Amino acid sequence: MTQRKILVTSALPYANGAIHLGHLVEYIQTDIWVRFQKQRGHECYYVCADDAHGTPIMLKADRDGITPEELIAEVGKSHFADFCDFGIAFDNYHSTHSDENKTLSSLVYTRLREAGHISSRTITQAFDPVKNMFLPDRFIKGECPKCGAKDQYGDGCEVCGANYSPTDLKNAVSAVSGATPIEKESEHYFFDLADFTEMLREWTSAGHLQSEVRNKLAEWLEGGLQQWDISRDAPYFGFEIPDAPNKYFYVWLDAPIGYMASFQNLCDKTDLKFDDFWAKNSDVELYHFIGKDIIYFHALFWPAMLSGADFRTPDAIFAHGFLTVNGEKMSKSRGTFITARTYLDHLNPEYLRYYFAAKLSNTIDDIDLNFDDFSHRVNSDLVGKVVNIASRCSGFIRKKFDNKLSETCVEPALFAEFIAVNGAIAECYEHREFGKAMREIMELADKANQYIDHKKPWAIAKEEGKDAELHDVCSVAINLFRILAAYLKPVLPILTTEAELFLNSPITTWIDELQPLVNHTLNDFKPLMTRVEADKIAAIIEASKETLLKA
RNA sequence: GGCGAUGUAGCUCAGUUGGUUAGAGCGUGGGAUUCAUAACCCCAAGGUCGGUGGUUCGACCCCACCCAUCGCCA
Repeated sequence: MTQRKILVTSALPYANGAIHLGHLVEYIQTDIWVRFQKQRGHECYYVCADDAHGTPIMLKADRDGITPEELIAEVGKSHFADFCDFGIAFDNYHSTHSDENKTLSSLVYTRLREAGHISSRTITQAFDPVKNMFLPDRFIKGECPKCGAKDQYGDGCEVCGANYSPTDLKNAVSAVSGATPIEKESEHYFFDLADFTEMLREWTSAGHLQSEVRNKLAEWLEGGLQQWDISRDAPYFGFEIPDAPNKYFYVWLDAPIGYMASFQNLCDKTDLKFDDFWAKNSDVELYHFIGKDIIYFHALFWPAMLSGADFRTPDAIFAHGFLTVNGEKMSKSRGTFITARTYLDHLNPEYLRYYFAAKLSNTIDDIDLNFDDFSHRVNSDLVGKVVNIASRCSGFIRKKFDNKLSETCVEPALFAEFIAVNGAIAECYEHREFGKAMREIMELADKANQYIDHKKPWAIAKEEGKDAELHDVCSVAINLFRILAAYLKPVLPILTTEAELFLNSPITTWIDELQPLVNHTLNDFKPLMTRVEADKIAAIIEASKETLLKA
C-alpha cells in the first residue's frame, strides 16, 4: 500500500464556553478517522485550536472582570483537558490568538488585497452609545416586527421564524448596556467573493463535498455571491488589519487560518515543512471535519480565500449533523445540555466513543443520543459480546495452561474469515461509515461467541484426556478476540491498550498483517470494561441541571 | 418566509438504480446452557416503510402538495 500524507482538522471550538457532548460528535468522529489512518500506516496529522476572537469573548471577559487573554487561556486549558480525557489525540492544539495566526492572517489578507480581492465602503450599523461599540445583530434585542414576540434577537425571531435586520426590531435595546442603539456609519473592508464564482462553481462540483452539501451550495452560487464583510471596528478582540488602524479582522476570517497556524506551530516543533502541506502544488491530502452549521464558511469562503491567497484548497469538507439527546435538542432545563466534564465525572469516555461510532455515517443527518439505547448498546455489544469472548476463555488458559496459548491455531479457516473482511471494514472507516463498520465487527463478535458455544469448552474441560482440545479451542477464541480488538482500536484506544496488555502483544498494524498468537504467554485477564449503570446516567442529568442553577 | 436535509418495527438504525413473503441490533416472550461482568446460544411475536394525491402493469423507493424535526439565510 502506498503511504499517504494527510492533514486533518476539526472545527475550532469557541473559547467562551465548555465543551459539551454535541462538540464531541465531531472530535470523536475525526479522532477515529485519524487513528484509523495511522493504524493503516499512513502519515497523518490532526491539528486543531481554540477559536479565541470576537465580540462574545470580549464581552464575556468584561463581565467576568478579566482580560480576554485570561479568559481564553483558562477556557483553552479546560477544552484541551476535556479532549485528552476523551482520548482525542491531536498532533497539535493551538489558539487562533497566536503569533503564527497573526502572521498568516495578515499574509492571506495582503495577498488577497494585492490581487485586488479586497474593497472597502462605508456602511451603517447599530451602535451602543453607552458602551461605545458597534453591536452585532445577536447583541440587539427587541420585539419581533412580524409577530410582536418580546426579547428577540436582531437577526431573527425564534417564535415565528421571521428574518429581518436589527433596524426592523421594535423597541430595540443593546443587550450589552440596555441603551437604545443609534445608527452610525463606519468604513468596512470586504472580500470580493464574487471574483471566485467560477472557481467555486468548479470546486464545489468536483467531488470535494457530500451531495447534500453540494445541493445546498448550488443555491448560493445561483443566487449570486456577495461581498463578505471581513472587518470589525474597535473595540474588538482580534487582530488589527494591516494598514487599517482600529479595524480588526472579523473572527471568521482568522478562524480557518487557525488551521494553518496550528500546523505552522507543529512545524516549528518538528521537522515538518509548512509549504509541503499548504503550498499551491502540495500533494498532501487535506480534510476538514465540520458541523453542518458552518458549511458556508468552509465550502465557500475558505476555498476562495486559499485560492486567492495562492495556497492549496482542501481535498474535502466532511460535514456531520447535530446531536440530539433523547430525541430532542439539548436542553439546559431538561438536563440534557451535558458538558464533557460532567459526563467524565460519571461515565467511561469510551462508552460514548463507541456509541457515536455505532451511529455515525458520512451523511449530515443528526444523530440521537438516547440514553436507554446507549446503555443497552454498550452493555450488549462491548461487554456482552466483545469483552466476553476473552472473559469466558481466559480462565481456562490461566488455570489449566499457565496462561500459555496452544502451539498452533487449529481453526485457520475461521481466523482467515475474520481477517478477510478487513478490506470491507477499512472501506467503511475510510468513508466514515463508522456505524456500518461497527455492525460488521459485531457480526464477527457474534460469530466468535457462536464458535465458543458450539465447541463448549466448559464441557470439554470435564472430560478426561481432552486438555489439548480445550487448549486449542480457547486459544482460537483468544485470537479471535485479538482481531476484534484490532478492528476496534481506532474507536476504543483505551480498551485496546488494556487488551494488548492482557494479550501481552501490541497491535501496531492494520488487521491484514495479523498472525495468530501461538505458543504465546498471556497476562492475567482483568475485566476490560464494566457495564453502564443506570444511576450514573441519572446522576449526569441531575448534575447538568445543577450546572444551570449555578450559571 | 426562502432553501437544503431527515421522517422505515416499542427503541436505535440498515435497505431497495421500482418487481414475488421489508432487514439487523437492542428491548419483549419462550427454550437451552452455566465457561463468562444475570453475560452467551437457539426460536418467536412485532411494521398499512410520516400523511394525501399522482405517474406506472407494479412504489417504501419516482413526482406534487401537506405535516413534523434539524440546519443555513453571508
